[in-house]
Amino acid sequence: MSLASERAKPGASSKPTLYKRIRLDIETRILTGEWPPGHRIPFEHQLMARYRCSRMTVNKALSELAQADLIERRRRAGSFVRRPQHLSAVLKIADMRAEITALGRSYGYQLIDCRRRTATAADRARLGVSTAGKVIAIACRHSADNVPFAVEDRLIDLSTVPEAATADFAREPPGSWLLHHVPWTEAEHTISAVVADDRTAKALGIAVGAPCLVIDRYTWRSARTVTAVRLHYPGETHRLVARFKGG
Amino acid sequence: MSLASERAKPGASSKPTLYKRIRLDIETRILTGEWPPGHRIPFEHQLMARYRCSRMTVNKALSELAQADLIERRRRAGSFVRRPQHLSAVLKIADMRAEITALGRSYGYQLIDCRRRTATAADRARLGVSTAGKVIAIACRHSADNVPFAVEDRLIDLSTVPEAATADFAREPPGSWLLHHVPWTEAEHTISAVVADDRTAKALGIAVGAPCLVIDRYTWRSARTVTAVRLHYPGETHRLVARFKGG
DNA sequence: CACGATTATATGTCTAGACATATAAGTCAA
DNA sequence: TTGACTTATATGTCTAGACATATAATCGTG
Repeated sequence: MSLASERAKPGASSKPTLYKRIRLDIETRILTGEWPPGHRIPFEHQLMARYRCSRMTVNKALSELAQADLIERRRRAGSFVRRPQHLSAVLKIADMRAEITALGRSYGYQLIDCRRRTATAADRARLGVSTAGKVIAIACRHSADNVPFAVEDRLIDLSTVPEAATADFAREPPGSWLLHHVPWTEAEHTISAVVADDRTAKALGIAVGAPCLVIDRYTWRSARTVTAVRLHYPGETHRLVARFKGG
Repeated sequence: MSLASERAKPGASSKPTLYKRIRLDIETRILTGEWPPGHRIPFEHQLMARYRCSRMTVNKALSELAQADLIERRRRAGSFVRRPQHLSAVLKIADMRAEITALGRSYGYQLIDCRRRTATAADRARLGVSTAGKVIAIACRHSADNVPFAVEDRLIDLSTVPEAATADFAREPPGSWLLHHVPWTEAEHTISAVVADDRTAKALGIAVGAPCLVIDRYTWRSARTVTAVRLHYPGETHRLVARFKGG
């Protein structure tokens, strides 16, 4: 078989494209430990020869591996397998309805309290803003199969999201509304554990002193605060699962 | 100024390269909401004209945006702004020493118990394996500035990581050792809240009944279980922070 | 030996083409 | 109207070059 016929031919018998094959080959060597951290990956021109392709093709494969933090590329020196620095887990927090229906349970929602007001000093501190604009303060509860699932305590900055003034939070949970109306977000989550106080225990239908998982989420839209929300979950029954992956 | 002189010139006055500028331009339009979810991004040949560059250059910019899930690309149809599906937070769990020293505190480590044994039924259930190989069971404590920071209860499957038999876990925490000796991992984290029982309270120096954040982590290496670990943090003082990003 | 200048080289970016391929849209017959 | 066929088109991948740029290595010099 000639070199020419052995080569590329994108959609012949090999399903994946060439650059994907190169990427997978290298990835596999790294993941199996055949190429340990610090190992120098063959130079681009060596890979060109091995796979009989142009430099752009191997470059694309290597660039993607670098983007995924699997390798590090240094000019003049070459590309090297990175040592895993930390386990990073991706915590996917869908909106509450999606989270509950994904568990195969029926979703229930109750608005406990919703008021519109000029931001108090406490509100401003919580939202991290200095000017006293209007805010919406919401307390509500999510349930799964009619059992309390989480209580939510939220503040929305109306100067960032004026449209929220017209939303009907008795019908639609504020989390869902925001997810579908605020085009993009940056967020910070803080997870901690507390014991249920009187008010929380009552809302969740658990004993005072029972453990609760607390998630505080702050959401921004290009440097403007959108919302601050605190969620209380019954700690012994609820679990946050973060799957995947070494890096 | 002629078209030619206006063009590219990679390292002239513009610091970022052209494809990065294109990517940033589009990203900005999406993040500010100027191009809302569903909006069709100009076709590649239109972007070629706008930026006076070759198709490969705009393709690289668009490919990266697609990889980041900011846009969706469909053959024949074009590229479209994706609607945010869920908030996903990246939880970076470095090894304990790195986590504590990053806070500017001094790291301390004490091995409480370490024993090698043939896997019991409970061990096998916890590791999710069926055969009864050897395991190492470790209990230890991490402290920051001499204050208990977390207690760790770990099982290592020696049939997956035989090298662990020779590690000195009195000197090096098992998490660090594994991170540096097991080339790659997949993991699942489960986060929950409990109240401290007698043993945990004593180890952490907190009151019985105080809230604790619990992280269970299962780690695999290409379908083989590596380790199962349960970490207890004092819940009122410790916080897990997950930063970033809409998607 | 220490240190600054020079050189070689691997990666970073880019071009102007090419063909492959999925699919939206149009065409035509039943 | 509907379903099957054809066509146009935007993206997906690839090539064989090019110049830019950071930097490891080398070489000279004090």
